[in-house]
Amino acid sequence: MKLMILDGNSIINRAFYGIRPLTAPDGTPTNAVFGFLSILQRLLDEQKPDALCVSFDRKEKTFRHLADADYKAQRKPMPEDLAVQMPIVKEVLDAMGVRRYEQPGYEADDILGTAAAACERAGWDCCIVTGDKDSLQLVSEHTSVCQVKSRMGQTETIIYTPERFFEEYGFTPKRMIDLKALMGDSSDNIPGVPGVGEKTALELLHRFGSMEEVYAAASREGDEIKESLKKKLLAGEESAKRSFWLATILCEVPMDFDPQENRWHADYRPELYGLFKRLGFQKFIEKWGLKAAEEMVSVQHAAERLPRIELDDETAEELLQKLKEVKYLAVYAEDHLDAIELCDGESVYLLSWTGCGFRYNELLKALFEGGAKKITHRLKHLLVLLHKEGLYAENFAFDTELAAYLLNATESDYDLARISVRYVGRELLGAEAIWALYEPLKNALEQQGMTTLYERAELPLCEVLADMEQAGFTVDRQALYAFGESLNAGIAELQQRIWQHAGHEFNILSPKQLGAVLFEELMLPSGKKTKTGWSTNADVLDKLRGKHPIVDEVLEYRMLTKLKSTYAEGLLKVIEPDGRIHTNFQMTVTATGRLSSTEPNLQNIPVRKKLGAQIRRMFVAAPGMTLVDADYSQIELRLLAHISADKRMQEAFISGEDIHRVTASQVFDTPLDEVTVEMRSRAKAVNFGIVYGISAFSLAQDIGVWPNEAKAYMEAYLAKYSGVKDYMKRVVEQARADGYVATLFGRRRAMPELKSSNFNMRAFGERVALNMPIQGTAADIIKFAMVAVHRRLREEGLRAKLILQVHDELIVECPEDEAARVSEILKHEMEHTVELSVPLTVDVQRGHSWAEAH
DNA sequence: AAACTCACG
DNA sequence: ACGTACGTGAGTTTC
Repeated sequence: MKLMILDGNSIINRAFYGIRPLTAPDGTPTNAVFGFLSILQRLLDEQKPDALCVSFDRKEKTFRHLADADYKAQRKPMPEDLAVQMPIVKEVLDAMGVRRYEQPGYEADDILGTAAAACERAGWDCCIVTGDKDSLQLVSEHTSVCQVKSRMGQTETIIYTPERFFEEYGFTPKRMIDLKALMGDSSDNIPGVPGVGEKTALELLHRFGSMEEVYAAASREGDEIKESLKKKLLAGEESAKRSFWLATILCEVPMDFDPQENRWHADYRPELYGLFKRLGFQKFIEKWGLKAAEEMVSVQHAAERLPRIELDDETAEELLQKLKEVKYLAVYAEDHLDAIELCDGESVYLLSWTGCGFRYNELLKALFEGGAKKITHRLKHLLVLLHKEGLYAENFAFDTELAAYLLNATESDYDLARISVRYVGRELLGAEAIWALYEPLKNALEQQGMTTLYERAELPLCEVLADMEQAGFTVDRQALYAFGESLNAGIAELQQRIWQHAGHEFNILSPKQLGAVLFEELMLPSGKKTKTGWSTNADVLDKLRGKHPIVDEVLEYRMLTKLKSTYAEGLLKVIEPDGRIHTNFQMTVTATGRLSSTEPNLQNIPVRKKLGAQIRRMFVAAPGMTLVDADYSQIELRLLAHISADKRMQEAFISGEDIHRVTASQVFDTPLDEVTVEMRSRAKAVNFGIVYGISAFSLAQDIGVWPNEAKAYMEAYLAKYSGVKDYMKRVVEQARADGYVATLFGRRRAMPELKSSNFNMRAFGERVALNMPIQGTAADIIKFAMVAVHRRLREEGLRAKLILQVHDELIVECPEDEAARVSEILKHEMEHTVELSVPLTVDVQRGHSWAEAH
């Protein structure tokens, strides 16, 4: 039998500081509650305890506080945003049927200790979950401590058993008390021995075994301990004794604790559903299958819902006549067109193949051609479905998914049910939800100044992307297959060579096994980075180059296997019968406004290395056609020049100079024609770094110089481009004040991170605030350009088709004789769709394959 | 499912 | 003192 007991305050604290700010629909902060539940969920899965409970501190003065005036006197008050979440966590636990323990007058640790002791007496195992190190002293044969850490918004857990503890500390858990007594703990106001820190305390304990022995040695004659240290120890002896007492966890809190009474299994009370709805914890509702409650809520809302009318071929025809007169109509389809729902605000109509039989397609056609303005959810998807049926529809006025995305680009999805709760206040489904969402979403867009972006970029782009997806990109199947096969020999040979160097066979693609070979068996300089082991990524291996031939072989092996599995094999799998690859462009995924490409991702086809770039030779034009490729030259830096209004940088672009060379000349204070290749390459790294909000440390890492040198580069850069410096300051301040950042065209990204009390979170927020307006504006611009190019190609009656977008690059496939015209159109529309204070220049090339055209 | 690695702009 | 660049998607291993 096993009991799991959580240190409530400690876990909630970790969650609060470790997870980016989240809020419920009503604005209540929820990140700590969410984090607490995520951790709990994970531990329940991992540990599968038979009993569960949570302990809490009470605010009142503790027993020890009364006895010891200084104790914990200096603790800072809890931030307001955290304080309001404490009662919510308790409410959630009650609804989950989890027992809580709050013993006034005692520390959470003492309750944990008492519970652990009670478990041992009852013959149970106990797992203590906490974020602090304090309870490590409780680790024993039957009591483990699970320490929760948060790194970069991710939580990880370490389970301390006596063995695990000894491995890390080199003494038994009980000696943790001795350690704290010697070194002290400022967060708990344990003074320790003045002048003794962690290092000294650890060394003393390793040598003498316990604090008692340390003091015995300190009072002996001889030079076992250095004179100066002896002095400190003896002077701090009283303090050490008091600290020992303070650091000892009490295991005899007067409370009845019987592990049996905490037996628990997932059996949630109905109020949990309502509670989670209120908090916006959709994920947990789904994961914990709170379905029964959901049905109850549906019943409750049924009365408010519009009547549903199922149509047959006769009634459908009548209805369509009537609907021709309405101004707006909500249209909803699932993943197929076998059935669609319509809503005119009075009723919901269900039009289906089963209801209408052979007339169904005809009715669909009548519905989509002309008539009312259609409001949809996932318009691009609907258009793809329609195209497949040979239906070309028009008159789409609004899309709820796109609108919800613009209003908050960082959600994981834009379910109708979810956004209707948020913007309508009721959970609605299908066409009824779409109908109800139209007004509130439209108003919100207008109010946030995004109507133009919405109407001129996002909405028309649906049609463009649907066409692009349908068009696809021809891939030379034979050549791709042959390329994949040609990699085999190299892979096999490298594998043999690597195994030979290691002295045995192992899985080279397993970071764990590779790490063991490199750093334990071959004793290469220990790769510094570690999370769950050694890091073996390309950056780390790159630094080991030349130390052992295996390093280059591993890098090469990784490169070849990547090409083989992800690109050769991966792409072969998705070539459709028409010989083409049809990617899926996602419009509502990125936080910055970029598109993303999936199944397959055609936005990460290799190009940087020679061998990888061969893949692009297999992406070809269809017979009789050719490819025209147009890409923006340094669009992000040009946007930085425009947005920051830095005169010097603007002039560099206006004069048409090579920006990296100009930057090098500025940073290194060197005449333009004396800039070396090395200087230019470093300046280039600085330029990119600035766009990402880099630190000197990372820049140094990137270009391989010492951090002070990198710092000097950045300072020189910001001194010369002082407009950029001002911009960086301004944009972060503005973002903090507004709670969001925005592109030139009004696309927003909410920035709750800037208000975080976690340093890393805040620093991340600042980098995002710097980068998003630049990356996002580039995304806006190419979207405008795509809509314009698509329209021009169509208006001029060309057979040319846009087939791919890769962030700053567009690819058109066209008959050979259209290539010149298409090049002009691409260049003109991309360069002049928007006019800025610096020119946007576009390089256009053509070729039979993507490799040739780029 | 999460962690790791690596491909792209 | 922190911990170290923005934005993505996919394949493999491991738990």
